[in-house]
Amino acid sequence: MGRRKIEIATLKDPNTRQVTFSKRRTGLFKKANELSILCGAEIAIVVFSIGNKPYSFGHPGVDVIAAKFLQEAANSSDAKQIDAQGNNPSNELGDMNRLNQQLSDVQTQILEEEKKGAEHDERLKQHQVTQLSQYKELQASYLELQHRVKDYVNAIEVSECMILLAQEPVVGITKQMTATKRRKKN
Amino acid sequence: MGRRKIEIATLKDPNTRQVTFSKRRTGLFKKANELSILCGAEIAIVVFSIGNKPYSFGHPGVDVIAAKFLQEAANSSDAKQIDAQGNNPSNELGDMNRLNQQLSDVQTQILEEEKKGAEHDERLKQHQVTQLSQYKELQASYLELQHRVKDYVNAIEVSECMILLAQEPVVGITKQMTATKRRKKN
DNA sequence: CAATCTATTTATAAAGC
DNA sequence: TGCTTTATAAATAGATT
Repeated sequence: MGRRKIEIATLKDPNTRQVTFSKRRTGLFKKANELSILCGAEIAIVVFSIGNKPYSFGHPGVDVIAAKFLQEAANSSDAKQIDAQGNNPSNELGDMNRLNQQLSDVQTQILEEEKKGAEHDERLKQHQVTQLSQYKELQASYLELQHRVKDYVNAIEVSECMILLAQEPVVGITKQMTATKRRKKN
Repeated sequence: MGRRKIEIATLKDPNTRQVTFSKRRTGLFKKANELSILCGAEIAIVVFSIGNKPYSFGHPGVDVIAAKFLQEAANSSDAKQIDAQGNNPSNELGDMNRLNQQLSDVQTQILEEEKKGAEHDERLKQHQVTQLSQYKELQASYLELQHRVKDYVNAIEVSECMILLAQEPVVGITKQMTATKRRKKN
């Protein structure tokens, strides 16, 4: 899709790789967004750069999707090992749910932080008109911080989804892409 | 990208929507695969169709990611015992608890920073004249926050790996495009 | 439905700012 | 690192089987 065709193999030049990473990541998220809108689908994506920097995309939001999956996992978990009380002996799901709950709380915290940040913003503007540019820098790093935390939280949630997906053969996990033609089993 | 340009709005015709969903989902996963290979990135995607059927993509496999994070865990020497093979004596609950603990810590950090932010806010009000120095202090504080949260977030990342490791015996999530063979480890 | 087949639209590789 | 621009490679909408 460019001046030249490129091989789908790891880009050796760090610079080229970085540029490509940015462009394609953006493109991927755009595609994901279009897919979610066009087809009413819910999508969560987490990407770790080669430097382990996380980037995430979610519609309506990774947390929502994670919660949704957890619920489904809980329902279909009957197929697994559950005792008479309806509890999972190994309590994995319980832990997962608790974990998810905490993640939710953390996100709430983050949102509150955002509000605080906004208020902060107001006051600072009133008193530091002169330091506007510097302030903006501060705000940017602050937002970046929050964004980073959010990305990590999202990464954890997607991981949960993936893990549960792997554990629950409930529905098919997509595998095939180009040439592979594996028939669905189970 | 087709015979005609289409609006990015929910497709009302169920049939068209279904077809588009399949095509674009495939395309999205293909793009994700290319991105991961070209840029050495790790990607996880979870998609729920309008009918709530889950589809996922992950590259590379969970085991690979887990191994990678495990190394980082070893460095941060998190008091976790790992044998020569890189395996740990099955204590999923321990991992869960640790993760919960880490998350709890992050929450605490966030709350603390919230207080700090409020404090700074106060000071700025009281000492409007010394805005610049106050500002710099605030900025330093935020940078510190950034670093601290980053450290905690790294801790979470490691914990996440632990969970993945614990789940490992289950199944690999990835069935990446090219039909890679998943090696079985007891 | 799922696979094929084009006409077109998009994404993007390269190069320059 | 982030935009632009431009030539090309890819993706895909719509139709067909």
